[in-house]
Amino acid sequence: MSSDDSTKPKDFIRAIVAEDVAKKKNGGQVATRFPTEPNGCLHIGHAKSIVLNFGIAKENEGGICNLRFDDTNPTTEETQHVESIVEDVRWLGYDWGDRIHFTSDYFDQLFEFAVRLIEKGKAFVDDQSAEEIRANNGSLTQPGRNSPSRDRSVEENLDLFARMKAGEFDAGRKTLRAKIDMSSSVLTLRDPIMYRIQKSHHHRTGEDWSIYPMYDFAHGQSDAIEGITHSICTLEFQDHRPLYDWYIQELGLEPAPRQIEFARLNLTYTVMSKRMLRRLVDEGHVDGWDDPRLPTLRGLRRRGYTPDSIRSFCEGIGVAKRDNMIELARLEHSIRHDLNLRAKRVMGVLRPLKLVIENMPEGEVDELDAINNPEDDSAGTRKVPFSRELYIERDDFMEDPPKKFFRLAPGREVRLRYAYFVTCTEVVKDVDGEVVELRCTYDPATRGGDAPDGRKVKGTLHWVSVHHAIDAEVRLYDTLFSVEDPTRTLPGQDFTDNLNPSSLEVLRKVKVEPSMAGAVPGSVCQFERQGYFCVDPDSDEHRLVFNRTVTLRDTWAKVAKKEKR
RNA sequence: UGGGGCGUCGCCAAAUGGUAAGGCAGCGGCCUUUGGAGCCGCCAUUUGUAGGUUCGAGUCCUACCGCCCCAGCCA
Repeated sequence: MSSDDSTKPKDFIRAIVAEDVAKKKNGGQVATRFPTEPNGCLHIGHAKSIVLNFGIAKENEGGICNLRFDDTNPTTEETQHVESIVEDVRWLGYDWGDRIHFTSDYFDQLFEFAVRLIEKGKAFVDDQSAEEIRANNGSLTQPGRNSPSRDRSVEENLDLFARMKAGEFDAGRKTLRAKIDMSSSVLTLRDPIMYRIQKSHHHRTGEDWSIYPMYDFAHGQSDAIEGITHSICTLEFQDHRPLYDWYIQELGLEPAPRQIEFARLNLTYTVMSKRMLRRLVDEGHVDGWDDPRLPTLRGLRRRGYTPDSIRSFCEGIGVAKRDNMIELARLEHSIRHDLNLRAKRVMGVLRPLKLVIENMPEGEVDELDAINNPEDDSAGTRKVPFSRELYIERDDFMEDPPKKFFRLAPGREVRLRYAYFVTCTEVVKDVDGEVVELRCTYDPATRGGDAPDGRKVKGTLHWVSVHHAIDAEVRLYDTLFSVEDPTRTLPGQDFTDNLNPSSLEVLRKVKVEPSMAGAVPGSVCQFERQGYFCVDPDSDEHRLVFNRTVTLRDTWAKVAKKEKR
């Protein structure tokens, strides 16, 4: 039964960690962190990183994972984002104990680190303007030029840096730069800026500082301060690793944390950059950060995705260094798999078509037993009222059906789920020829759905009793974009040109079975034969609103599509 | 173009010189009171290309091709 599979690292990062632990590096300890800038909303790409970092900590004895906010740029960061991020990571199912940290907690120490580098002659205050710095930075193929300020004395640098801190200079007038190599082919090493002057309000330190460290100068040192052993980030930071290591080494920080990079998540039919997500929200293409069409954690939650499904998705896609684009189908698979096991089955008719059973007396109500979840006996059964007038799905009737259509048609007999066999005897149309009602007869001997004479029926339909049904609104979602990679655009266009104009369809005349009365926001169910749905927070005691999380797999749709061709 | 990375099935992804896992998707079939779920089977003679080393190469060497990232006082 047991095997060694569980001890086998699943990806290259876990392999590195396992190797370090085996070598007793860092005393065999493992400490990771999930870092983020509090300037936006978490999305499923962040979830990949969260699951990775917290997962590695959990898998190693005594391992820890800190939550860290990289709040080094006061102009873009806000407390409200901190709160929303904390909530999202918790919702995903992770706990960091009391280890919630802010880079701003380390501002004093970082300042001291900077002074130390100045004293070593490894940093200098630069008088150049942003334009001059850019102009002297060279290009991909051309080396840069040394700043005229580069050879200032240690004393002068110390004095200037102290005055920068004291707020004596206006924003942009001076920077503190590391003295490395302006001709390096690694652009990050061309005397990188360590501190810039910025006189804006910081969400935690207020007006205490007029200088703020750059990410590169802050991140590795923060890792070292927290005792992080493995600092996992995305591929675009690969070029920063030499600088990360340079600061740690020049400052003699031990044990040295190790930066490891992996490929970020890309998902088809959506975008994952903060910038683009923000535009979608700001320009009103979606209805807020929690719009169910967004790949944000809040959007996915409102859509009905469970933390379990997101975690198993992230664990399933793997971690590697090659660029990837995961098919949406894979995410959908993980939520279907999860909800199949836990969602209560219920009948709801999205586009109602009236069906009258002529041989059933008016006013008679038959209470039938229905199974709540065939995957889970403990979910039990419920009663569903059946009567002379019912609604069935419009799509479940065709006047002139193709060969493989198993549902209702004139003269044809089908089963109404958990109820009776019915046969269509007459089709009622309005003046435009639109089918408005079906007349049927039922076979009382088939109560529950089986014929005592053993006769079989091809199709089983969901239904709802006209006089017992509850009204509901249903929001059907399609992909937000109509192409797999919305960032790939034609000349002169941008990603919003790839938006799917029909990503949202609202159905306002939905009829659901009475057992749904009082359903609470956030609760999930399966409308049989249609998909998984969850109750939207827009619901109240007078209004029931459902979001379709995902459809059921639909082989009929495939057959129908094939026949059309 | 200088530098840093990456190329294994439609999409992910294992394989650490010993004869190409697995998942998703797809395709058949079984079963079915959800055209759901479940079950069974099929799905890379070949790892970007071309050479080379070796008894043996996805793994090592050479050359080429392709894709991604870097020229913020963003992270």
